Amino acid sequence: MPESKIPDKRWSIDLEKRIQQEHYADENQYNKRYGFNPDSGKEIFVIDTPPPYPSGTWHIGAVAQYSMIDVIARSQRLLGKEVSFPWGVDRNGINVEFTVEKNTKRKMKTYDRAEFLELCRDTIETFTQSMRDTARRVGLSMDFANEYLTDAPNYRAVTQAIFTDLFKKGEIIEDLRPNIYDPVEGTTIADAEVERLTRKTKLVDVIWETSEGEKVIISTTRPELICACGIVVVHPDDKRYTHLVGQEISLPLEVSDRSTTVKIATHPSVKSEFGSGVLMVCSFGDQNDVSVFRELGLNPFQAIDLDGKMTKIAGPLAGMSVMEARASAIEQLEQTGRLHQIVEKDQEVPVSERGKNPVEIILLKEWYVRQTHMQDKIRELAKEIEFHPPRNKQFLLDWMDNISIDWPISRRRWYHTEIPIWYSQDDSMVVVPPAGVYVQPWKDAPPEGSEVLDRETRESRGLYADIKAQLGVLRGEEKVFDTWMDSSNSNLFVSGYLNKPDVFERAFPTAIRPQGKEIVRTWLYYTLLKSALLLDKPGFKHVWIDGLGMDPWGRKMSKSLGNGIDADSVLECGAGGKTGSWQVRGPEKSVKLRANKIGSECFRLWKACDAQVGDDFHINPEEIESKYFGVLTKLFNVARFASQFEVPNQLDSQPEDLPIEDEWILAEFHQTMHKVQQGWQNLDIYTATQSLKTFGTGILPSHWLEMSKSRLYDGDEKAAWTIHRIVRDLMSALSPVCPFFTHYISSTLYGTSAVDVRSFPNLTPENPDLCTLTSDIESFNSETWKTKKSQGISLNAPISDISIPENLQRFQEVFTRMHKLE
RNA sequence: GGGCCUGUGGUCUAGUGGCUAUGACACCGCCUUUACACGGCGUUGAUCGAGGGUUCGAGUCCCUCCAGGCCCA
Repeated sequence: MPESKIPDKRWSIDLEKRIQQEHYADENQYNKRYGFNPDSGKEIFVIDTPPPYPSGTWHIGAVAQYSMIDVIARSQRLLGKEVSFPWGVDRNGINVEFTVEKNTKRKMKTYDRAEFLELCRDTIETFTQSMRDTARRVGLSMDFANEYLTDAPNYRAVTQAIFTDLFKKGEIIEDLRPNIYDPVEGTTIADAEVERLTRKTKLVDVIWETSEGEKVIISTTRPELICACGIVVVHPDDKRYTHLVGQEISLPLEVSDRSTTVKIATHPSVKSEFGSGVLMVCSFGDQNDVSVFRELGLNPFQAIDLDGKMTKIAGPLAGMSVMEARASAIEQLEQTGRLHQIVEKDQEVPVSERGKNPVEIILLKEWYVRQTHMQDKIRELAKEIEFHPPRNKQFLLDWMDNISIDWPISRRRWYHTEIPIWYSQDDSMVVVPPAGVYVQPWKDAPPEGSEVLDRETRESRGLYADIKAQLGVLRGEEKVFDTWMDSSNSNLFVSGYLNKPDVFERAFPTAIRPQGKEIVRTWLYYTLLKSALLLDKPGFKHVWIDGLGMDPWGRKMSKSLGNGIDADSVLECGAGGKTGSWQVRGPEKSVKLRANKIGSECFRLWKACDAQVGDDFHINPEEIESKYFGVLTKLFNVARFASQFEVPNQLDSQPEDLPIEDEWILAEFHQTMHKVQQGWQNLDIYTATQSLKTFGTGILPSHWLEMSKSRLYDGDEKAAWTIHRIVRDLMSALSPVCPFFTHYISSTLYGTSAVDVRSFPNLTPENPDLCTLTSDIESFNSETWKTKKSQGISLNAPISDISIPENLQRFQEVFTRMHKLE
């Protein structure tokens, strides 16, 4: 056997790691390869990578998703585009605050603010480092040299500049409105941050009495809010209560500083079949109460304060927590004979996503981004965006249909971007910093270049430096932004907004937003809102929305279920000869999964091949190995086989007079490569990878290689040209999915790396006529193999009485040689 | 309760009105054939979630229902 240039017998995880380390070791070479050069003259393609939030472990489903974003980045480079694939880390937010609180067993507000921020920064930095390592281990070709952190001054300065800009335009306002509030964490939250948990709740039937002395039963789960009741309503069609409408009804509990009766009215939102069909509307039990108050123009009562305690209108309940007040209210109702009955009932309780605390709706002065007036506009702009898959656009549209209030963006927390504003002593004027400067108003004075504005009209009053004296003692804003205020600038930031205007002009709308479907209502929506408010443009050309990684049975992976699979364990499976095993809790019993080797290349190949974008995918290491490691082995061996034969000098110019079997396989190869090219152009990873896999593990080795083996062994240069041309281009076309694998093969065989190819390989000649023969060739071969087998003779033994079909006569010589026909 | 998505052999998957439903993995059987047993060849296996309708013809279009997932009330 001629010498092979590839010493290893098969692809291994150790080889993979060696190549990977070489790849990342030389920073200059890495940057040359994958860095972003906006002046290259090529078409700019900016990817708005989701900046991951470091929490200690990186979910394997997310890692799989990032590897597919990497496939997009690499395939766009392969198509000749100038790709910016930024590496950003989202580090603002309440999660790290919780982690620090938990680790130190001290609540945030017991700390000095600056000290607490430092603890957060240190904690998030250790988490960030492990994330950087995993990003490399899975082969991401991101611009690590220009890492951005959302908690860094340069990023926060952009968020603050955008705030100031939108404030001046009147798109950001301050107002006293009902807000969803987490009393335990002491902060406002947005609609999108609320989730619902099923809990047992007491549904209390309370006996009320009208001014005419009639007894009416009203069911409620919130008896402690009786003190904030503004009106009692029934459905307009409910005949049972028509006669009550317009009467006064007395509150069944003692209250202070307010009237003790309310009116009875009608409202279509009442469900007549719920309880007695009579509803008390309080400020604020739920969102419906908010809209009834607004519709009827009622003045809301403040029943709960910022600490989650009842206010003085609650009379004897004042000062109690909500839960205490509820128990006490029930007790008092019972004592006064106003309690009809109590029923235990399952109820969906709104809680905060981060803290899982029941939330309240209370009146607060907060900052808002106006959004209700923008819905039609965003819908219009979104028509210019191509969604992948198109049906996932529905998540966005559904969310937008449900938007009824503005977006509250201020939070009473610390490890977030500060709201960049100072108030004059008389509160009539505000000071805002110039664009590009990061400020912390809770501790700093306004920087040079700050501007003074009228707080109401937002008109400029001049530079702060000039009229400082008129403002009195300044009060710096202590509140911070919702983290989505930062993340929703990511597309602007990575496209060069404010920092590189010349690049931004060419790079916006950002080429693509890849993300998971679970954050359509937050990240995608808020980004589109920002882009529309600031620039009146769609934020993106493409939005690519993938499904979520589930356990092998299709359930969400979670700590409580015990069905999680650690990303590193899959990527390291097989390294140093160590196999992997996973104990995973199944629907019925615990299951042990085992695999010998997976690694990043196999993992990526699996994700690329196994599921179309947009659907949830099941993650099972056993399946990943059994379905896809063999594919790598096969391709590896095709290349190893090819490497025995000398590489012709002129791989780009096809030799004259190729024999028919070479013409045929090149025609097939053309068809495959054409499909692959279209796949990469359409961001269709699945089709591109499937085509490569089918060709490279099927028709090429099983049919053409068997046809051409003897010619190759005889030193036929045309056969060598054909196989090397195909292997080389195949590696280039596959490089987005398996960068290290294809890098190794291509640089070993051809001295150039597949990952450095910057234009899709020139297609070999098209020949549709020859392609039509393919299935006949395949069936002739398998018929012949079958015949030999049924005759009990070995496949390389001669055989007689086989006739070649009419349409394959041109292949007579090939088939005769291949099958030893006599 | 409402909305959206999904439902094709054991598992995953192709299919966008037209011959007998694609392929992969697994299973089973055979084969140590000089790149690969982490291989090769072959076989078995799906009334396309259920029912109804439109049509000459339905996995594909429409309706109802069922199951799962996501979102919302």
